[in-house]
Amino acid sequence: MSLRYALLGLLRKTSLNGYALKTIFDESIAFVWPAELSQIYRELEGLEKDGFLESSIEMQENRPNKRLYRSTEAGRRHLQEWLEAPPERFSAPKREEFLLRLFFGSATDPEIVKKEFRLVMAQARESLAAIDASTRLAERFPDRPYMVQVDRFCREDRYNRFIRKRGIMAAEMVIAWAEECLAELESQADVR
Amino acid sequence: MSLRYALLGLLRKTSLNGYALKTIFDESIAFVWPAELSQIYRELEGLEKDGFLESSIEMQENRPNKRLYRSTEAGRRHLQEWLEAPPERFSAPKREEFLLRLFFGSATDPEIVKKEFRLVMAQARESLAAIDASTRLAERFPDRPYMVQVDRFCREDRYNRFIRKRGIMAAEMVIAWAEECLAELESQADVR
DNA sequence: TTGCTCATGTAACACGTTACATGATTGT
DNA sequence: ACAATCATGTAACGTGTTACATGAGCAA
Repeated sequence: MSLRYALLGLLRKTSLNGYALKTIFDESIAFVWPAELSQIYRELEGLEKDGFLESSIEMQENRPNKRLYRSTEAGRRHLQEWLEAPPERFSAPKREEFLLRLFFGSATDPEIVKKEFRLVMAQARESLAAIDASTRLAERFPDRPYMVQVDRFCREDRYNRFIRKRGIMAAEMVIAWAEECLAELESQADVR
Repeated sequence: MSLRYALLGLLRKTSLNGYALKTIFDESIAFVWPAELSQIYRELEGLEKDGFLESSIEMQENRPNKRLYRSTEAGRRHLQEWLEAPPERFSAPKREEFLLRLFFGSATDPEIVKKEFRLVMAQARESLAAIDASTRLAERFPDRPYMVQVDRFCREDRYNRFIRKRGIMAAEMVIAWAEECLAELESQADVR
């Protein structure tokens, strides 16, 4: 259900077409909720069928026409209800490929496991760099719609800061963990 | 694809029926890779169709018969290949419901957001307790098949320890993060 | 000339969730 | 008496991924 609300959220003040929504996803929400174009198109149709969105065609010369979506009153109400009624439990992502591999890791060469730990660390460092890059981008172009704002005292920015902080802490946790595990594996104490 | 390997992994040395596999999932792998019974049954059929598993019926009196699955040579080879050929990137879970809500949190009452942060903390504490409970269980019944082993020098146990450590660190990270955010929200400095 | 951006979509597939049906046995 | 456990499955649905089709304009 959440993708619906992500779209209603982005469309609560502006009209946008599917393609533009995908761009916005990739530079902002994708960090917490990625979505493919085909999925966005499908969901937009569903939202229109349910009366939460309306669309119209914007003609263009020399490039394809756009189907612009805008929120209806019902759509805004729907979003507001979702925001005001938090669930009893949050759905948290599980299913980490590497941890499953590690679960069966004892059935293979420890050198392979070490290599995988290094890969995990590298990926965490990459995601740190990505967060950093997107923060800089936001500082340079503070006006871009729906990009992370940069204004310390604005509520919107505060929450974005929290989200970025969370990403940083998660990546740092992974790096610390992998380092610790690698250290133990490399000291090779009594492996059977 | 990963569920296939989880099943092949559990069946690499023993024969088990679907129901028993579900029980094992719930007390061990579920932490990193949960699965529903219906999904397990579906996947077992697929694995048999692909020649990685074989099954036979074990008759029972006074209770339903069991369909026992065991790995074929091809199945063991398939698992081994998966273990020995790590992917170029690991698929990491994204899509955190709470973070998406937070992204649009500025459109609602800050008191609701605070309440949600407290819920996030409570859930993280619960998962710490769950990890602790499963560790104690493993210490008391070290012989249960496929439960976390408790033998400091055994490779299997070492990897299980790494996995548990990871769960603990993740939960502690979330608690620290939520505490920090709540502190800032409660000091109420200059909210627009 | 090869490939990217803009733009919309379709189709098939993969994977995960929820609900339902059946039925004996055992524990509270 | 009611619920849980053991046991297998079907069906439908929801959600996410991948591949394909079309076609103009533009930059390396």
